[in-house]
Amino acid sequence: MKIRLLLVDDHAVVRMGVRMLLDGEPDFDIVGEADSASEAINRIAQLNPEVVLMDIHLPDLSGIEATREIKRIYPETAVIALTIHESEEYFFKMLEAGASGYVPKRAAPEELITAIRAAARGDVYIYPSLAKLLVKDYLGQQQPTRTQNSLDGLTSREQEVLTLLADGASNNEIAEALSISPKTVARHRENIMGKLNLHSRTELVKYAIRKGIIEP
Amino acid sequence: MKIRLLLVDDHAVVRMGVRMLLDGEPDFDIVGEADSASEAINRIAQLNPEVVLMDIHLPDLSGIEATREIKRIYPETAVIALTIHESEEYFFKMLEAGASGYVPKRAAPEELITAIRAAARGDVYIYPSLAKLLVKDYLGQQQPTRTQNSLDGLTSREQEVLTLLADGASNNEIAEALSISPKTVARHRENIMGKLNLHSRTELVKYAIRKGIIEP
DNA sequence: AGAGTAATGGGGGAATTTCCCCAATAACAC
DNA sequence: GTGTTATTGGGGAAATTCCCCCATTACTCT
Repeated sequence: MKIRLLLVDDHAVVRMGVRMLLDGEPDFDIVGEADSASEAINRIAQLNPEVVLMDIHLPDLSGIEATREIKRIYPETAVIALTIHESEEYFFKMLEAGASGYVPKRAAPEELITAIRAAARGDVYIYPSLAKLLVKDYLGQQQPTRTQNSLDGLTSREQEVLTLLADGASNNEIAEALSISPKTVARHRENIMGKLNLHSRTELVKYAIRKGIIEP
Repeated sequence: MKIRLLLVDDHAVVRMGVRMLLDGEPDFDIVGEADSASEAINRIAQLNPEVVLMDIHLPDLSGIEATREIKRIYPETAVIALTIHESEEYFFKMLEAGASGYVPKRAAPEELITAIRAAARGDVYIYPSLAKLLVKDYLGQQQPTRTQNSLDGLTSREQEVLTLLADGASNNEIAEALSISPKTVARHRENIMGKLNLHSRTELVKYAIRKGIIEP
């Protein structure tokens, strides 16, 4: 019984590379590819893969949003994050979205293969340098009061909005990206500003950079 | 006569992908790979490739630094930037470092192939969306006044305005601080945005931080 | 069961930003 | 001197931001 795989990455080069890397594994069957979140969700309906390899940077939704959506509709489909990002930020968000693994692109090919087999079994594979963060997080919370990533009590949705906002997106663009109303985006922004006691986009940008949420 | 290629990228996945993409081209010969700048420079000495495909993000030096070094030691070796980054910043720096081409990873495979053949002939291939920037830059300097404080031609007054703006001040506050009309501040801001090809305060903030004008 | 919080979104309005148009003055260069 | 640039500023319009108001749904905690 082969493991059916779907590759989601906006770079054709990367998709090719993954195909190449997994080519020698007789128990893998790459049934499809997608270069956007929306396409990925369509492909899952058609192809019913066991495991999805998901990039975080995608042209429409983020891979995190996409994963959340996939797990909502197809809870039995495993999603592995395969990305260049190794920040605490993305890692925890991806886990919260329901990912069954997190493998940086710089990882050795064997690690990706291990992660896929683990995900197909229903297990979770975490890249060692990030697993360390998980342990640290666990040790740091005797009372698991939700994942306070030192982000001053911002909710995960607020963090998403902040990320896009600091990246330069307008309320309307953020609304589009998250598939919610511009009014809701404005609301989230107001709440963020209230929590952080900041009063303009420029201050939010600087906050986001200080916290490592975005790169300048 | 085959074109000898060296791939430089810290992600094995990407190197594999490029190999795959170029596999069908009979006139290409991928003679080696490197996952760091220092390894790349060593490999060039051993392998003498005509064209180097260079990522910008590398573990030791940046691809820009690496390119500068390569062109210093082996001026006849062509370097093509192959990267996810599409910022004006990186693009121009890469050109100044001596690159013979600039291709984003999202480009179609044919574009990379075209770029390699061009570079091997001694020509230059520039991805269209970035070529546009080059033309704009050319049109912008009939008289190369070279007031380049590395701040892309911003005048001292514009720099003052940018500093206050990036600090979080509104047009009115800046006007107050500089004892000029808010309209003049708006005018300066417009000129700054025009020169930098940026279109919002959030982008100006990030620019200012990149340039070290303000602290995040 | 009730309190609290997270996420959603509508209405409204004042302020601000962004992008055009226009022009005058001073300084400096060729 | 004629040309270029820097700096100054006004008018206007469209879009956006920012700050209030309001509410519903859902989930968790006690």
